[in-house]
Amino acid sequence: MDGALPDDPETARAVQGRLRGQVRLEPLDRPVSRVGGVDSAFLTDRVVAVVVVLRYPELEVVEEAIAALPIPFPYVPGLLSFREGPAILEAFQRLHTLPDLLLFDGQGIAHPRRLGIASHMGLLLDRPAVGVAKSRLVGTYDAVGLGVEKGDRVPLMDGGETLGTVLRSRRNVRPLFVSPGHRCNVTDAVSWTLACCTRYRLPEPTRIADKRADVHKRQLRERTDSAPEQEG
DNA sequence: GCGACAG
DNA sequence: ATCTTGTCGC
Repeated sequence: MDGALPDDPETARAVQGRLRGQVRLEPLDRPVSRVGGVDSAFLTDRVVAVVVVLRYPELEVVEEAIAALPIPFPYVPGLLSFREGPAILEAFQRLHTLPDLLLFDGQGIAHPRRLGIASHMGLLLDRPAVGVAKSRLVGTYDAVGLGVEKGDRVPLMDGGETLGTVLRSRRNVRPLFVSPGHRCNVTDAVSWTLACCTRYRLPEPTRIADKRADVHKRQLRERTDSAPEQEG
């Protein structure tokens, strides 16, 4: 079934064109007691996806799920979800409780076809999702208008369209590129990202997921290195 | 044709 | 993203 995660660039762009119309930009429709963080790490031939669930507002980890699959797609700017998506969805399938809100390491609608990984995954999982990227993929903004204090922000635009917000999550750090993924709007995307930022540049859900993905990646690398030789 | 380009 | 130890700075 599906067809939502093909393995070739042409079909992938066609899928994005078909799914973009289903993304809903609206205020969060539920109270948030659990926030999820998603990120991936790569080995030579495998993608390791991690989903961590944090209780809010404590921001303490209450659950974690991981999945490692063969890398299904090359890295192509604009098609990241087809590379990390399969492993991410598998990890979610192993999760016991779906969080109220999901934070992804990447763009939401701040994407060429308005379907970054946060929008794509949020749509397939039918959950509110936010894209929290460390750098820009598309869009323009006034760097001069961005202050250096935590909370300072400037809109990320593309023509007359607002894609998201360039946000300073901590004092004196490079800004984050926050954009709504699905079932969320720019205002809530920014306020929830800030609500999850404690003492680092990245919000806790995404920061912890990144750290956990790295740990699992190293463990898998060891298992592989110590595995018995196998002839074909 | 020449740059830009999430992770 | 990944290859990599210590090190300079707030």
